[in-house]
Amino acid sequence: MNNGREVTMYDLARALNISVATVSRGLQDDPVVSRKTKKKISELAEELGYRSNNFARNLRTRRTQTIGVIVPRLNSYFMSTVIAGIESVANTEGYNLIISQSSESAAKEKASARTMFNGRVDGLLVSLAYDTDDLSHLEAFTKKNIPVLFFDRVADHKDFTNILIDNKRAAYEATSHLIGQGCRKIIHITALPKQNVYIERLEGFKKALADHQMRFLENHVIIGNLSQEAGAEAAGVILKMKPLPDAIFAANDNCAVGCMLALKQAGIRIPEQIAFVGFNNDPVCRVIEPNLTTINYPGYEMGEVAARHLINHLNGVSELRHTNTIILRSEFIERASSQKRAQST
Amino acid sequence: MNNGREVTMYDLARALNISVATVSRGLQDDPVVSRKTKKKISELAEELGYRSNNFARNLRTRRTQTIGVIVPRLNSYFMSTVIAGIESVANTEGYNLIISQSSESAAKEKASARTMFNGRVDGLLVSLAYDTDDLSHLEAFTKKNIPVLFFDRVADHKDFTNILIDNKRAAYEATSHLIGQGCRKIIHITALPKQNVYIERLEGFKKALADHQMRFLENHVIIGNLSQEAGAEAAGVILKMKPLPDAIFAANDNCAVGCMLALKQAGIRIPEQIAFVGFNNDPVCRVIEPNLTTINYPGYEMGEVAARHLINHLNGVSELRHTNTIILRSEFIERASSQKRAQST
DNA sequence: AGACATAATGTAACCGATTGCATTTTTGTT
DNA sequence: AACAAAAATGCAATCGGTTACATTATGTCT
Repeated sequence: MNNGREVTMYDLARALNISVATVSRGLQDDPVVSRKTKKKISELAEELGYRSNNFARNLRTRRTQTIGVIVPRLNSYFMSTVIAGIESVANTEGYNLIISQSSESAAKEKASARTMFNGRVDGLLVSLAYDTDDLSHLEAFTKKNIPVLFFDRVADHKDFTNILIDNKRAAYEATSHLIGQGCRKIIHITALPKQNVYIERLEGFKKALADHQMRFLENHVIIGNLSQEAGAEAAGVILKMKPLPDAIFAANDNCAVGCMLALKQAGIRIPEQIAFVGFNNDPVCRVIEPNLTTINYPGYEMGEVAARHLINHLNGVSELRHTNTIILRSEFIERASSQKRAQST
Repeated sequence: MNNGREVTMYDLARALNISVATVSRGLQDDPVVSRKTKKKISELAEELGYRSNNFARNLRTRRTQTIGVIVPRLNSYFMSTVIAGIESVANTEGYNLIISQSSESAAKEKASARTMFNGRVDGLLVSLAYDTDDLSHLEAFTKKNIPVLFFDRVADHKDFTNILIDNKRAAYEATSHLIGQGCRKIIHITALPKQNVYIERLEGFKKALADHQMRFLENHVIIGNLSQEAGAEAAGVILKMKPLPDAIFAANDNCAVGCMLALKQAGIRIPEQIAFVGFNNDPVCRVIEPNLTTINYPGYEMGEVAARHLINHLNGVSELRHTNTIILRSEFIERASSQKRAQST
């Protein structure tokens, strides 16, 4: 009611003629406080519109009930889905989220990490920026024993847990599928293999070729930033190849779509002339024609798992240091863009 | 260095043999502290890895440097873009973001608002849930003079500032364009007109019809949840109409795309038989064939403006109560999906 | 009823900064 | 050198909870 002042525990204590300690314990549902007293306290609290002061609590407990999240970018379907997953778990567990984007820049990532560190987050969920190549900015966390968990874009480091899918296997599956469709000249469009995801997808790609007695050629890998535009540029390169490739495996759907659009524009028939497989299962896969074959990347689930895992650790339920890697199940999804042979349905 | 303890101002003060008060003022760059002392303080702080304790500060200053954001959903292109915009401004201004999604549920929105209130956010940015119809959960903020700003999904209320585009005008423009293309039976696919955005788009639609001496028919409005699936369902309804409509104006791109795909499946030629206009300028517009004509909704900019405005107010630079509505410029983007006549390029 | 275990409550120090006011130091003036 | 004004620094209360430890109330058993 009173506009100015906040209601504090002292107000409650005074009104009930008990001590703040009892009020504090009562509000925390401490079994040591009698049922009756608890009831009185919570009723009065409700009545007076009391709200707990997190700062005072945090100051005292040295915990913030806050989880920091740093992602390369917020406005991608995949990332926003992961965040939605994180949010849902964090929210039900009473944790707040502080979110920041690195815009794929290691420098901004460092700055964000610093901010989160100063913000005294209880834990950190990170998907690394494209050009991050050392983890020194996270040392502060390790030193203070603040758990850090990587997802998707991870880094091998004994102190941190990783959550990801089996990129190599997924890429292997995708490539094998194309080979199974009779493709013999397969191009892989990806980003510079600096991050685990691209390295492993490339490995899977190579392994599939090798297992089918096909040679891997360096110039069958096109490097770009995986944007739709990069896909269109890749199309330019591809069109100059002689003979044309008969399949393309892109490390992400957006890029695949950009490439497909450009190739279609140039009169290439898909999948007859060139078959396509993407990665992520972005909704756009079901819009592009022909629909894009891809790997389903369970973003929401990944977010949930990451948050759940971190929170369990914070609550002392599980020990992070014992789990170093969590692999989520991904799934190959076959659609028209890669079906050179008779429909398999 | 010391793993356990944090370095506090007291440590600095003791080491320099001065008082904490001076340290505090020095770190705040208070002009009352001498240059020399300031230098000594900041150097030592750096050396010892001192980091300020936000809780202690917040507890004392009663400000959190935190902005709450509540959106219907995080994983939509538009919303994640807005959030990216908010983040960029907030970050450079030294504000943290606490983000929560209502999942289009008024109940969850209420809960989130409560959490943010308890979290003592300095200000709140909200895009309302689909079924929110009263603002009682925000009263607490008004009472405590915590600024609340709505964006996109807004509500008329004297205490809150709104940031949006001119939905009516945009819809008017879109509809007029279709009429200009010779369309005479235009269907509007939208959500239940509970939220301003849908109400105004519907109004713009009606006004355009009226201004061109066309009658508005209730059954030319198809209501759904604007998902891609809803678009497909709408297609089912449309296909049963006799005669078929010759144009569709959907209140969002996703829904338009779902509808287009279903109609194409049914053998309808677009735009020849049915022309299409969407809303938002989602990237999918440039993937669907034919490319979707739409209204460009400047999400990133909206986020920036919202955050900037809120922060200015918090800093006392501008007065919120004097600005009740901020309208951003939207833009009609003509693409192939609506060009029945000769290309206008 | 008395002894003792147990339940319930209270006391007061503590978390780490901020800030009004008091005090000391420096600077400038004559 | 004396003194006032200005600059720099210090003191100590304060923000609102938490919790170890002390104290008091209640109940149980013989």
